[in-house]
Amino acid sequence: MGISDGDDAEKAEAPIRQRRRAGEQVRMTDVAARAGVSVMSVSRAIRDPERVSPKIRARVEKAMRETGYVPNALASSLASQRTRIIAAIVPFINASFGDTIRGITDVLHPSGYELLIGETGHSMQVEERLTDAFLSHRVDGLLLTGHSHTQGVRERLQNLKVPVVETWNLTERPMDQIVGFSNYEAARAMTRYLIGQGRRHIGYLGGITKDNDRATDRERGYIDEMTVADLPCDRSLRSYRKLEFRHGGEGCEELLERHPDIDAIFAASDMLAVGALFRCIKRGIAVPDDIAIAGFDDSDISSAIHPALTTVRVPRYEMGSRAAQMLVQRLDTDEETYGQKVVDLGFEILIRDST
Amino acid sequence: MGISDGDDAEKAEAPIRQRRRAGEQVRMTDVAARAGVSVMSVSRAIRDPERVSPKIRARVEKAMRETGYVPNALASSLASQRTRIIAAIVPFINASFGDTIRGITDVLHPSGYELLIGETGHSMQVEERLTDAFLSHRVDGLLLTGHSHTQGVRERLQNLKVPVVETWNLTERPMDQIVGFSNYEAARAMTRYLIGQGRRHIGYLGGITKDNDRATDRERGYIDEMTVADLPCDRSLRSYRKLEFRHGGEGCEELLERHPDIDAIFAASDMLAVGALFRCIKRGIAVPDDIAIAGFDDSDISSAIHPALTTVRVPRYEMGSRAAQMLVQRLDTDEETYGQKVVDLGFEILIRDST
DNA sequence: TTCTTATCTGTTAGCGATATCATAAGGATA
DNA sequence: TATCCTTATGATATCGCTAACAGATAAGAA
Repeated sequence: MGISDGDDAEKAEAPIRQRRRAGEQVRMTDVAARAGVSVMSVSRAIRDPERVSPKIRARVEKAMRETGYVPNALASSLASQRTRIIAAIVPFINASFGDTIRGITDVLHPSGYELLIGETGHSMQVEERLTDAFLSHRVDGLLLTGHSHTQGVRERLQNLKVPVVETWNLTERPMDQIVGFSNYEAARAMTRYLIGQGRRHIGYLGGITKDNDRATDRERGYIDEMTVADLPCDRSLRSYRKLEFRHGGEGCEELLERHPDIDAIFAASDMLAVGALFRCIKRGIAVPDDIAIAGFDDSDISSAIHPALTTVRVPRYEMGSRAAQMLVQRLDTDEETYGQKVVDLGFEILIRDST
Repeated sequence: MGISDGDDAEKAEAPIRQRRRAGEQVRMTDVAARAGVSVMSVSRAIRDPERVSPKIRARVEKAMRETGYVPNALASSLASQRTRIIAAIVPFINASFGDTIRGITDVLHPSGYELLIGETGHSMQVEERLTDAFLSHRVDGLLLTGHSHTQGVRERLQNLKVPVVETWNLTERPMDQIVGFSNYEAARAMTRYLIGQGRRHIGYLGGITKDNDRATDRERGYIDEMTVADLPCDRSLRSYRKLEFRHGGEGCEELLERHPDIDAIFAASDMLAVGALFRCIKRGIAVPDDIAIAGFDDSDISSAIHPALTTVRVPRYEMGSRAAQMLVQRLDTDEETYGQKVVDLGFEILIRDST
């Protein structure tokens, strides 16, 4: 302090750069100063309380309370090279994927991970945009819906070596890991059941198959099973709709118009099935006597309506929780050894009153 | 080790600190080197391409492609003191809030913001946990559902001066800004309509009111209007349920058992209303002749069922988009002047066949 | 008592970007 | 041609935290 000209010279050479206002933000340094310890002690007291003496821990906790300190996760992540954030990309935010998301968070939160959710609206292009955004934020892992993705997505995920778990379907060759059920087998099983019930003119009411491997596989399942049974399943017996109630009604009309002699409708979603069922009732068509109706998903509503809907139960919640478990396990253990690449959670045909 | 003392000396004087592996991550510096420009030029070429010459821009773009560079949003946020992330906290991830979330992202994404979603399961405690987590991540703004929050949440948001927009309800004294509709007035209006139709024994089927100001206000609306009309609305006429179809059926049974002479049911959610309606049909009670049923929310299903449900249309999507707009406007303009504190988007009574 | 060994705490150098200031390069004007 | 602007580019100091190492302190062994 007392070295006169030396000080001046220093000042002249080191212009004090006033950076942005820095807000009133309390930093870890402030907490450390107040507690009379080093920043590392504060850091440790927060992340791993066991590693500091009770005395220091108490002083740090007091200082944090007094200053109203809010840790900065950005700085922490940048320094530690992990964000403890997982991103999930779903086609739609609705009750179905809501269950899956709940499964995910129920596992993630207790493990100290946060979830970032992206909605694609069933567009692979959007999925790619979201993936880029999430990778920019350096998420520790990624949960995708389905196994069909753009080449860009595949490349980037492969290059960056981010752990990925795909869900809601199965494939022999996942990008990394996959947990779900076979949409193809489920659709075949339901079709087989309908045929077994004596139905011969089975119409198919499916989702839009573009950029949607689940919808595609369900349709394939229907077609293959019908073909094996030597029953008709040409294009005119199939209608594709967005998964909303009213489109179920419209699709039902379309099928009935083209094939008045239809004796069953297999809808690849409960939404569509319920829409179709209501339409039949309104038109005085007896369900299941005249037409049997089967759905897919076991939505909440399917058991509430009358007649209760025959459908496929899928492990919505479990796909989320299991996928999250797999991710967390890999992230929280050093070893690169992880379990199965493909986890089949199965499905169940629920026979109720509509068939 | 057998290495001469010369080596040892070097080691002693220049302890090469090998930091964590640093991965194969491509940094901006690498892109700059490859393009033969400074990092700042790369930074500018990415964020504000107009500010660099076409020549540099081209070289940077080429270098980015060749290296497969993925910008690090963490570092960017730490340096710039903004994350371009908005957090939304909703009670439940379902179709209703899905619409609101869609409204939010439709505004946020084009403006270059990302959305972080948190689900409370209707618990203020969880809301507080989520808020803390989001603040740690230094979100630029917060969207909350409803206006009732813990003291802790209020304090932290106030202290950190994070822009907040509450949604899905109204209040004279929002924490910051609020956009929605009056759940109270909507419930009163529907009750008034039912009374106007000649109904006198109106049961109420509502959501759990704990930690839920929307549910509370809807119930208040029903009670106040009934009281004004001098009609009974004591506790025995009200049933509280989780918002799922089957609980609608159960609630309906409960009310019928306690009051067999009931001539209308006002459900504070379409889920409950539909559940109740199905139960009535199953029991051979004519709707609306014996019992009128009204819902709330105008869910997709309400117009698909038969008889179509009378309900309250609420601006689900608009609440999201408008709230996001308000936030973005404040964040993207320097001025601290922002519009109204309270934005009423209104509601609409939709009269259909169930009343 | 002295020397190890184990446990705590502190110091320092990044993490990968951006803000700020400084400098260089053109263009217009005189 | 010289001078003043404007515009484009570069150098460097942070942003707030943690990893890695170093030093200090306590406990146990000889």
